[in-house]
Formats: sequence, structure tokens, C-alpha cells
Amino acid sequence: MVKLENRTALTLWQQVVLDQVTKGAHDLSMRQFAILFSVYLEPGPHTVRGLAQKLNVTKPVITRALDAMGQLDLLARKRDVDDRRNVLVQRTVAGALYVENYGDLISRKADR
Amino acid sequence: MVKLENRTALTLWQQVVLDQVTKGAHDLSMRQFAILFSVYLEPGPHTVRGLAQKLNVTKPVITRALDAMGQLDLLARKRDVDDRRNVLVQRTVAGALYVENYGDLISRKADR
DNA sequence: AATATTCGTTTCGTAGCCGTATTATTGCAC
DNA sequence: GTGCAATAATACGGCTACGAAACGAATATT
Repeated sequence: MVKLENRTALTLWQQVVLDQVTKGAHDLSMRQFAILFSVYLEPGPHTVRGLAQKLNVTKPVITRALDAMGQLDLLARKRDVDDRRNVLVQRTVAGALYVENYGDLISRKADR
Repeated sequence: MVKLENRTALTLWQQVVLDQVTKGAHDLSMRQFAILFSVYLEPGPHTVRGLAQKLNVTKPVITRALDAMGQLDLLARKRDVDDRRNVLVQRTVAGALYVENYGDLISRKADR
């Protein structure tokens, strides 16, 4: 479907990053983005340990990211009823909207 | 050239971010990325003030980013000989290589 | 039932970036 | 030359995130 030239790819990337920075909306770090997108683009269930392994980071990183993004209502925690040690990361309405808007932004920057 | 579907765009974005995070190479912040890409993708000369205006951030943000990325040898400072108040942000070999590799990464994730 | 293991969280000390305000240097107008 | 404007850098206090280690709760093992 897509054959992205090197230069085109970089320009697209720059446009999107620049858009986010100029509007002061760089609230999320790379790691937080990785977590958010993983939860919304891949089938669950998503646990703290699972995400930590997937991203190759320590567990406290996930815990703290969930704290931060939970406060923004982009993600939610839920105890696993079958194994109450586990925390299942849940999607939220606000989070789904955020991710979708991000997709729109990228698409929009892509056709020019 | 490119018509990127919403879902496709998001998946591409996730793949690239995930790649960077897992290899522990998320050294740069969003703002630093914006600076780096602006310098390498747009014609110069680039000054501290100019970049600050372009990114809609304060000047100390640029100064500090130049300190950080200068230490990584991704960018270099050079006094403007015509107006010695200005600092011209220069490209480096290591920086050019870094940006090019980033473009390769995006392109590679894009065709699948 | 006692012990070990797993899971997520918390604590601790450290490092980086932030915004505002201030400073040093350079150029310019008069 | 003297005052004034513009540029980049720095100082300061605050906030956030980090990795490593310790921890409490839940489950598994024996």
C-alpha cells in the first residue's frame, strides 16, 4: 500500500512532532506513547508485567505511566478478578478519542 | 503520493515509537526531536531565537536542547561572524547520520 | 499450614527539564 | 562615546521521571 521515501517519511514525522510541540501538547513521553498505542492498537488483556516486557522497561515505569495517564483519563486500571495480583489496563472513552485524533493528525499531515 | 488510512498511520507511529523505546534509544524529548528535524530538514540559517519562535517555546528551551544534543554531537553551535550576538546551529556528521537512520526506520516500518 | 513465588506498588536518592527572571555581550542610533 | 535594543546564556526553585531495592498482597508449591 505505502512506499514511503526516506525524505518523505522524515518530513511527515517532523510535521507531526512540530504540530504537537507548537500547540504545547507534548504532555506524553515516548514511553507513554508506546504504552498508550500498544493498549489501543493491540488486543488485550494488557498487564503491567506484560507491557514492561513488551517495551523492555522496568515495571515501575509502567506503574508511573499508568498513574500519569490515568489522571488524564487516557487509561484505567482494573484488578483481574481471576488472579487478583494482576492489574488489567483498560481503555477509556477519552483515550480512544485521543488516539483517534492522533491518527487523524498523522493522516492529515501525510497528504500534502 | 501517499494516502494514509487512520489505522495504518497509527500502527506505523506505534511501530516506530516502540522500536525506539525497546532499544532504549529514547534519549530525545519531543522538543529536541522538533529542533533536530527542523535543522536537518529545512534550509538555514537556524538561530536560537528563530527556532524558539518556530517551535513556540522560550529561548532557554533551545539553549538547553543545544547543550544536550551538542554533547551527543547531533548539532553544533557557531557564532555568526556578521552579527556576533547570533548563534548559528550547525549540522554535524553524526547528526545527519542519526536523522537518516530515523528516516530509514520509518520507511522500513511503513512497507508491510 | 508453612514456605516460596509472582505481581504491582512504593521508597529512596539522583538526574533532567521546565518557566521566570537576570546577566553578559554585541550591535545600533544619536 | 553614551544610552538603548537585541541576542544567547545562566541562576533559581520546582516538578517529573528514572533505576534499584524493598515491600505488601495474592497465589502456588510442598
